[in-house]
Amino acid sequence: MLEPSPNKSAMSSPDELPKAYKPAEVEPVVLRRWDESGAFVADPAKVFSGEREPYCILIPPPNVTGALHLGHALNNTIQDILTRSHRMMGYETLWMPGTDHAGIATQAVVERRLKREQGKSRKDFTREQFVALVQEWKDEYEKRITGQLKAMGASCDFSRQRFTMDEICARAVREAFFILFRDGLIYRGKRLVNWDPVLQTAVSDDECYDEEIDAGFYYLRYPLVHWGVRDAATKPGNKEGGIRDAMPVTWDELAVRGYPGAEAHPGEQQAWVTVATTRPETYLGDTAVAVNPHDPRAKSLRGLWVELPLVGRIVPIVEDDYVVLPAALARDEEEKNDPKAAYATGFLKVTPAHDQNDNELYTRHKDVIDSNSAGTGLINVMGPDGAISDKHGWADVSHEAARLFVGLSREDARKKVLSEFKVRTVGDSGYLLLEEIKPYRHTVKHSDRSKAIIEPWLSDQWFMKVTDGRMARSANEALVAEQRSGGTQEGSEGTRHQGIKGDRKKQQHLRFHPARYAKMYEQWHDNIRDWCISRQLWWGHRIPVWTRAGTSWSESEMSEFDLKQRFATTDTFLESVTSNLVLGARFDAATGATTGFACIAPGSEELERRLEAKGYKQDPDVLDTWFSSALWPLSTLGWPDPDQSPQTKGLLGAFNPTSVLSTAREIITLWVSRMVMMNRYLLGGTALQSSVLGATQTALESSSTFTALESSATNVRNQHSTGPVPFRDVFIHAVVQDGDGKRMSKSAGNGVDPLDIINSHGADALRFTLCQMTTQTQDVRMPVETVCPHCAHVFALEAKHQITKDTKGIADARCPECKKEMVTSLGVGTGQMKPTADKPAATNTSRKFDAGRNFCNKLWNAARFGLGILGSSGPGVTPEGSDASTSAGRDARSTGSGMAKSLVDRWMLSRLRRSVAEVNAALEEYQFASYAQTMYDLLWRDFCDWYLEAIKPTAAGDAQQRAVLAHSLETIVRLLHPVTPFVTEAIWERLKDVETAPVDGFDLGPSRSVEMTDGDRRATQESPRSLLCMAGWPRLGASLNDEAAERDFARVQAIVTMIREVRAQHNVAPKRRVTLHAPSGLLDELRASGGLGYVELLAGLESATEVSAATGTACVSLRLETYDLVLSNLTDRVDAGTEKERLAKELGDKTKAASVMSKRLENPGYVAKAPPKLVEESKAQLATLEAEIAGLSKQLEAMG
RNA sequence: GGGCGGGUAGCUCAACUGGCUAGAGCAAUCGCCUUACACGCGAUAGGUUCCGGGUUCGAAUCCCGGCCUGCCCACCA
Repeated sequence: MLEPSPNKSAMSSPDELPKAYKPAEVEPVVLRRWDESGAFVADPAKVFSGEREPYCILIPPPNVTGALHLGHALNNTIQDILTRSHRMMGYETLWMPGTDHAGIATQAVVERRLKREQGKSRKDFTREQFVALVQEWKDEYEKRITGQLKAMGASCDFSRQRFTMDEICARAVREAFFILFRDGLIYRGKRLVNWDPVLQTAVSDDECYDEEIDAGFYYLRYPLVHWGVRDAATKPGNKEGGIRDAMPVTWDELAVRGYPGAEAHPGEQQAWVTVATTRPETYLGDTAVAVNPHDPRAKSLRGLWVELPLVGRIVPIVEDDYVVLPAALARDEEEKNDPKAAYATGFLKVTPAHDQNDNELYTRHKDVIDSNSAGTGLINVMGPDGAISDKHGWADVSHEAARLFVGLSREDARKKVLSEFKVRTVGDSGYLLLEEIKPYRHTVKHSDRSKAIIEPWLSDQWFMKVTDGRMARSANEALVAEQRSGGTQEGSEGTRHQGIKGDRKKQQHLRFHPARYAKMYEQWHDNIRDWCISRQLWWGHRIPVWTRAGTSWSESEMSEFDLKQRFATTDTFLESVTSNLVLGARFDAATGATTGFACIAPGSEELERRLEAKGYKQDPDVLDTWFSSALWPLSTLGWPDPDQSPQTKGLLGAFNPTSVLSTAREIITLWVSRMVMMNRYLLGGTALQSSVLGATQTALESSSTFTALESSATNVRNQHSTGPVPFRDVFIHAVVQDGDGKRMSKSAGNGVDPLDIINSHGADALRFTLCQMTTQTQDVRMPVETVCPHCAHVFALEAKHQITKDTKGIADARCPECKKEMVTSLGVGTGQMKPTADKPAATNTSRKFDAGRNFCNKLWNAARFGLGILGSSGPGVTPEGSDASTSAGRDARSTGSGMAKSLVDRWMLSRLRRSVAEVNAALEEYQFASYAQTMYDLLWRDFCDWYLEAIKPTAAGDAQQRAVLAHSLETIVRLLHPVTPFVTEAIWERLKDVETAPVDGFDLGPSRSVEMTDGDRRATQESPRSLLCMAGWPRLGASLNDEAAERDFARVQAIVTMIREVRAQHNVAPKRRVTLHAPSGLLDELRASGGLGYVELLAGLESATEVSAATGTACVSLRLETYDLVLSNLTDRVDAGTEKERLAKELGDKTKAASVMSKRLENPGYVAKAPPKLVEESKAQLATLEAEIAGLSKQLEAMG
């Protein structure tokens, strides 16, 4: 490999251009030139001055948990294609790079490494020490990720690279938290979360996995009771008041009430209901029993209560549709087929503190359930370790229950409950409390990190109120009208037809590509729940709230902070609000404790010190990693104060809203939605800004009731004006899967490092192939193979060597060729594998990338050839007259003056123009595969196969043709630059200096004509002309469109192909010249269009003459449309058998086609109803086919 | 359970709102080191478009039903 040096040319001198494109020699040189030019540094001033329109993409920040894989490579290729093409189109472009701290994921990989390498856990370090260790990991992988991006050719503005936990992002997080908190959109609440009792932290749904376990369905009998108040004057639920008695309900009484089945227990004193549960231990926290209102038993139970055995709590019976009816009571097939119907009893124990559904049921029947003997419907009977505890909200614990259960683990508690229920009876009835146990297999949520069973646990967490209209509704309103389901039909029709070509770059709404994802986005917001934003971790943004237990704010403290006003929101008691401080108190109904708190805006360190001096401590929790991700379009651009840092100066105003977000579909909910909500809210007119705030306080002071306060606050919220969307288009790209259809990801262990592909195939090949694969479908398959590090043998790795959830470790593999051992590189990025000298790391590859490599090589050689011709006769216009040695030159229309272009030149220009239009359309619609396909056809099929072959004899002597050649090559190179930036940049280095005559209709952009201003020089002396990445995007005028040339050349191609077929069939040596005999009509036509010479050249003809009686030796007859042709001098002796076979096949094909056509025309419906144009076409085709068939049969007959 | 994709040549994928004999690349076969490229050139073969109905002059495309496969969301007393 050549040593890259700044002055070294990426492309050697023309005579010594290597035959094959060698990416490893070119890429480092080109990279260095880009880097030094500062070409990718955005200048917001250009946007403000109106000189350029902005175009901005924010990279979806990859997690610093590991290195990038091909999924990232795909997304980054897309973003770079968009960025580079728009840069060339003249937009001021900013592609913002960055990485994500990825909270729990990163903390977990670092913890895992510590455990493995040092046998230590996080608790062996102080928080500061541990965070420093994670920081080291982050630095390492951030560097690696940046290196990968650069190697791929990503034209990011690396001078502005962000990290979600750097200072600029941290400021945005603090500011956003403060505003949202102040405006009542963040609250502290006791909610059910996914609790990991081992790690003792809340985890999100995507940090859990489901696993089926064998368990049981348990049937518990709860005695029915009357629960009355003796003193009628006292309200139920009032603890001090009435004396209440629980009296058993008898079966006889139930029978009187009409309870079906009660007759079966005549004379028995204690009636009961049976609940079915998989979690008997949670019965300690039951606060109700639910029954379906359609259950025939429901009516007769009204007014009755249930007494929890041992616990003694009296709980109400509520009626709710949610309860599944047992199969015997099912009202229709659907209910009957509900798998739960087989297990249901019709009675459901309601445990709102330990089950999500019960919790929801509780909120529906809050008033009734809260009237139980505990006075609250929410009773938490577990501690953070999952053990039964009476310290977390279980106030009415009985002596019996405390003695038996408190202190037991979840598992032991279940056993204990069952053993007790097995020996105790329902009242004195003689029936056991435990009716039955049925075996049951079901899926249970487990924590990804600790593998422990997740406990839905009631804990104090911070929530973001995304259910608020300012969030969820606002996010749906951001959708462009035609993608909203609620939009009127008329409106959407209208916009679809005229709108699509409108200036999308300026649209104020969000548009998904493909459109179907808008639905997913919308449905998410329709069913959204408040977002738990706190995590009990060390790696992340600390929550900027300081608390002190057991106190509210004293008057003296209030005055110390110069705060006088008080008002409330629904969720917390805010005692005062200023521009940088929110003080308040919170009363916890469960524990009766009050907590004073303060939320502090960024940049108020003095306040923090004063609070801490008073004993206030910052909340130890950190924010969910998606909180900072949600602010990405704001934080990276410098919000709230872009001018504070030179890196972000002016960015927010110039580039938000950004142009497009390219991302994967699974984070539409986690990320896209939240960015939209944050951007719209935080860039909108903030509700409680000082002026509005004043008005609010006035309103509040005059209000006397809490309801009035609340409605005032609502009014204020409704005044909030909505900000812009963070991006106008959202492109959802395909997911890269491996050869077995499994999603490619680091954790799945089948990720491929793009650097492996860059090493084996080159960055451009990687990019071209990925671009080609990016269809509108939702998945793409990428079969992965392993390269042996010893012998470079390529083989498919067996599944057992891949890292999976089960193997979880280093997977050794053995090369089937040299039998030596290696560790597969899969998963190296996560630090799970350690290559050694004996067992080096294997790399990966995929044959898919051969296509990209071949394409780049083709371009390289086409350029090499083109440059050879263009350089050979020196610069400038060479006078005509040089000897055109074949008839192609003679036939060309240009007969010396150089004014008229030859057929093939006109054809090439027309094809170029069409291709530019196709590429533009593909980019506009995010059809990347179509972009690649267009360029493949243009370069390979049109330019190389036909154009270059056709001009070989003439180009050297035809200045005008050389001009067309130069313009064609340049257009292709420019069009391809966004996809294959390295090879095109290398070619450009030589191509840019080629001078030719102008070609009318070309506008290759400012680089050819525009004078540079000083500002254009960016950081260096590079002129825009000197780098392709800063050159203009081709614009080809309508005058280049030439249908006649396309038609005429298509005929040339048809004849040439036909002759080649015959030659191949008869095994004619390529060098042998044959003679074509054709009717004068055809020859005249070809001559007139200027195509005859190309036929001769490309079909390997000695000459083309009129059909004559004596056609010479070795003749073969051909049939083209209505013309009979003869090829002579084909071989020394034509094999009659081969020829007959050929003709017969030809005849068969034509006959088949003709019968399809005639059948179609015989159909009266077709002639009557199909568009006349189609019918005419069919008729013409049939006529041609019939003529050919006639000719062929005649020829076949003649042969005997 | 709800929603969304996909099923087309041996493999990976195309085919715009229904309309040329359903197309490419790879692999296969045949012939070529033709003076840009063997990472190449020329040619050949290969498809009952998952199955069954329907609408239509006409269906890979639209509708209904089924099978297979992938993803997202919810649920899992």
